[in-house]
Amino acid sequence: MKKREREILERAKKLFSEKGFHSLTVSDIVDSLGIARGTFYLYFKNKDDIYRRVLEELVKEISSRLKLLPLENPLGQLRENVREVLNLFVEDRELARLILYHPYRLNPEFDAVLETFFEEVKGLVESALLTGMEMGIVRECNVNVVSAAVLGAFLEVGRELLEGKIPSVEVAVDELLELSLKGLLEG
Amino acid sequence: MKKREREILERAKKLFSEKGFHSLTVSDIVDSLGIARGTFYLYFKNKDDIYRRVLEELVKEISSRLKLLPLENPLGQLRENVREVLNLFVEDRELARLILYHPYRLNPEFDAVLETFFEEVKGLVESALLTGMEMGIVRECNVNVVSAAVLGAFLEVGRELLEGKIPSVEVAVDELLELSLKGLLEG
Amino acid sequence: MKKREREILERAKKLFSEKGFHSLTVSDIVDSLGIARGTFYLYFKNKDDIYRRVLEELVKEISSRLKLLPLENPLGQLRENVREVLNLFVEDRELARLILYHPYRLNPEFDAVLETFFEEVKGLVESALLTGMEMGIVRECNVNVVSAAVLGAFLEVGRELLEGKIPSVEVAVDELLELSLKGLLEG
Amino acid sequence: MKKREREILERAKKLFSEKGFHSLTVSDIVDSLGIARGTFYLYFKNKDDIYRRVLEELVKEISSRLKLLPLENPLGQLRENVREVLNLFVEDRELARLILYHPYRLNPEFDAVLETFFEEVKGLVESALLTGMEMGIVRECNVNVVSAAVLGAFLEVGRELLEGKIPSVEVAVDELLELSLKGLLEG
DNA sequence: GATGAATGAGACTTCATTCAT
DNA sequence: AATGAATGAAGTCTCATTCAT
Repeated sequence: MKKREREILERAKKLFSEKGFHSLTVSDIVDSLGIARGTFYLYFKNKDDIYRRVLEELVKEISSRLKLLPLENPLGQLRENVREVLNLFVEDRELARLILYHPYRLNPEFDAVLETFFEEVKGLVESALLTGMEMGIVRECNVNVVSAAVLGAFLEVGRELLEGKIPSVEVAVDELLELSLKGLLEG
Repeated sequence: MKKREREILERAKKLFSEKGFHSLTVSDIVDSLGIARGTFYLYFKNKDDIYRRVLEELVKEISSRLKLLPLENPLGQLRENVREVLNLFVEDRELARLILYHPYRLNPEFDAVLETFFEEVKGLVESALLTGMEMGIVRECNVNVVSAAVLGAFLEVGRELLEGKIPSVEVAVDELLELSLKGLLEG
Repeated sequence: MKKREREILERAKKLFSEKGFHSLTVSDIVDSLGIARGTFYLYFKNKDDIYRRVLEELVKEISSRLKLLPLENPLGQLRENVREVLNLFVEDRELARLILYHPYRLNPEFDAVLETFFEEVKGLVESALLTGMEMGIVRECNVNVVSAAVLGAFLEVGRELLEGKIPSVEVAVDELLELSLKGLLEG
Repeated sequence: MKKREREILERAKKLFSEKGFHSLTVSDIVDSLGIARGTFYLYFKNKDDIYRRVLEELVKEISSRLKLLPLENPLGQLRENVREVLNLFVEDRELARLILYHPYRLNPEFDAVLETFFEEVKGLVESALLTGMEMGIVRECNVNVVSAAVLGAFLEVGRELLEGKIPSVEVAVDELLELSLKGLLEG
């Protein structure tokens, strides 16, 4: 990727994160960089294109943090990944805002990027579950539903973390795992 | 509310649900009803106004289904409410789509409507948890985090249900509750 | 004129005077009276119609104050009329504002009403001048130009009076007459 | 100022002068120039903005013609300025129409432009009067009132000149000055 | 006489995108 | 590679006026 392209992409990420897709205009981006309107279109087909590419980079960044940990410890894998990504959210709030407050249904392509990513995550959870079942440490369950639930729980907790309603990543990780593993019942 | 106002609101709900906030124009709404543009503005200040009102009605409708069940059975309350709302989502897919795929950050007012509603729901979960703890049937936990996680799990499962990835409400309810109550661990 | 018609006309005078022609809507008028929109159109053809009628009433009211005083004292007549109308302006500020800050060229009819009226006034000044000349107390001059100048001086002084930049009608009358009769030169 | 900006401004001046503020639309302006709607908004914030700028240019043009003539001849200064501006009115009828038939109270900003200008003119007259008094060639008078009256006389005579009711600038100047200096009385 | 819901023409404005330089 | 003036489709909203009741 050209230096200029990268420069525009980074600025767009920052600005989309601040203003959201719709409020941000192409002019905002180029003005912010002090370049010409036309320059933008040398590197990006249109506004949707750059937003999609921002999203793609973000999900790629998150994906790269997700680890397939040793098979003998599938639930440890879950915990590690949860911690890793929540930490990423806290370190890169722009990324977090874009992922967690994505405005659905502006453009099917956008939704597809996140959808694909979330499917990947759910797949990861599912294989952890299946492995766990084989090992006899995870009870029988509908892995589809459970992986969706785990992802949803994770995303909502991520939002609360972003908004400062949860004091620390550690608390969030612990509670998410306690809940997922042992549930709420006493004993 | 006037008959005409109701008529416009219902149509808007349907159309917003189909096309999303941005793709839908005021002209789409009035053309769909065969009325004049100006008529729309007799009843609604502008496009944001009607969208906000649609959201408000929806969250009111959901709220009215949420029951505060007998105190002696706080977790039964949780199950009843989960079932109730998931059923509502299946019966009224327009409502479900609008709530579950809300495009964040178009307008702070819109987000506030949902935010307020979700806070209400989390409050409900929290009091169920606290009551359960007092009764000794729920383990100690951070109710803030856990209620967020439960809500998130619920919303994501709702999405999968809406998309037909989960076969029935009963499966969804059962898995959500099993997960929340007993977690994933065997035994 | 019907009572209702009068009522609308008076309110319109007040409101046009406050907000000007363009900023005032027909809704403003009917809302202010608590009557229905349709009622307005029972008595007035349209918005232009009522504005024109307001103007017509005003110029008629001013005209009725203009006196053709005894021929032997044409310049006394001028003074009396100046005083009379400036007093009217001070007493009825709505009338004054409408006449003195008329927005030209919205509608030729509106301009015609004032134009006709101003022509009448200039005619009055002209005949005073001509009589004065015949009597040998007024110097030869181009009565067209002079009557326009006198009217213009009067109107501008009226505006200053309305805005409180001139302390009293008496001062205004005295200065206008001194200027018109004796000019500015010493001796 | 850019060439295109100037082009739009000049055309707007012409069109506002012909049709008045209200009847003229932004579309009229751009259609008349054969340019796109959006182009207008590259150079002007909105319709009010361009009208204000037209007015500002006009008063600046007139101001630049107003001279502070030698102190020893304050009344000569008055005459020169009157002649100068009336000539300008005759040469540039668009300018004259816009200044002399300004539609008051559409927008306070518009009125402020003219108000400021007229205050400047009155200030000029006032200082001529004060100088004249010091020199003993002007009688004692209320300079506020008199300067307003002189301005008003001038403006109304300007209108008559514009409408062809006064045959020439010279006649207008002579009568205005005769009236201002010597008044109407014989001898 | 009175109502007021409904109309719809018409104005304003934004902004993603193009293209000649 | 870069520019930025120009485009024009698309949208929002207002308000004078009508007409069935």
